[in-house]
Amino acid sequence: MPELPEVETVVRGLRQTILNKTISSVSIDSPKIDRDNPPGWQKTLHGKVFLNVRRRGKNILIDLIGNLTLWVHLKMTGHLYFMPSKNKIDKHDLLIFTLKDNSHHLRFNDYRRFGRVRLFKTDQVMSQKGLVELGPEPLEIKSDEFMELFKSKRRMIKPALLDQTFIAGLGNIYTDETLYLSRLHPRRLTDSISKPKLAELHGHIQKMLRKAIRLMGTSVDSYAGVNGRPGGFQKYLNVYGREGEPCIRCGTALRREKIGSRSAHFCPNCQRNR
DNA sequence: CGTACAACCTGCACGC
DNA sequence: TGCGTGCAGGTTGTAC
Repeated sequence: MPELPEVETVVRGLRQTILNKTISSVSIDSPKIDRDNPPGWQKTLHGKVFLNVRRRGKNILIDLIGNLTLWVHLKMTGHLYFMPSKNKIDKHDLLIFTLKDNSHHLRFNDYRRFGRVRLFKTDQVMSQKGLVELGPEPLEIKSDEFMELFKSKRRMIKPALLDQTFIAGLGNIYTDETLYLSRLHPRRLTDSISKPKLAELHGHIQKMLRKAIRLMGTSVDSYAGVNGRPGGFQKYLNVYGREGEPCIRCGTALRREKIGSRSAHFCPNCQRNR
């Protein structure tokens, strides 16, 4: 599922629902969720209060009292849902937090089981592998820093944008869409792009991410927010999932190609690899 | 250092 | 209807 706008939508949904609520119990239905955590970890959470919810790239950090932080990564199909506890348990509800009022659950659901939920001490979580190496936040990086980043490496732009240590938060949909808007070929080398073009790309990335957040993300498959509702940005996709359809700008059939073992969607006419 | 690919899982769309 | 194939919003480890 989830790239930066979807994760940000989940984070905002959590802030509106679980903040200041107390966990009464946690039940686990997957040994995979357990495997990165110390034995009996869920008991540590009993009686703890949700203090704060943060995002770093595509990572969700849920702080609790007692110097504890839940580090959640949704990977492809992970979901966090806030719902009445009477709702039917789904076979892919892997982790269920019962809140103290007993009327609601926070559930981690993931049918592909790639997602991760791990418990750390708050003051140690950001130095964990997977979080320390993250690149800059695309909504915070300034245009000149963005240009320097691109000049510092020589690699294909599409895999670079997907590399979370290069820049954190973009995924396959938003990289294809921003490259299209910027008329950049996905194989174009990062250090071969002019500064004005990079400034344009920087602008498109920020504008697109903000709009996608406003529309609560893109739902092309199973993605949904904490309240179970899908996002609205899929209406604005120009290239992703449109292989063979005419380019909106020039009418050329859009193409899909494997680049860096991910499919890249682009217009072969508008996005030349000069 | 950059690139390519398999692996981790389940489900769905598609062709036959 | 059933079966095989390919594909999926992400990340990691390994090999060249």
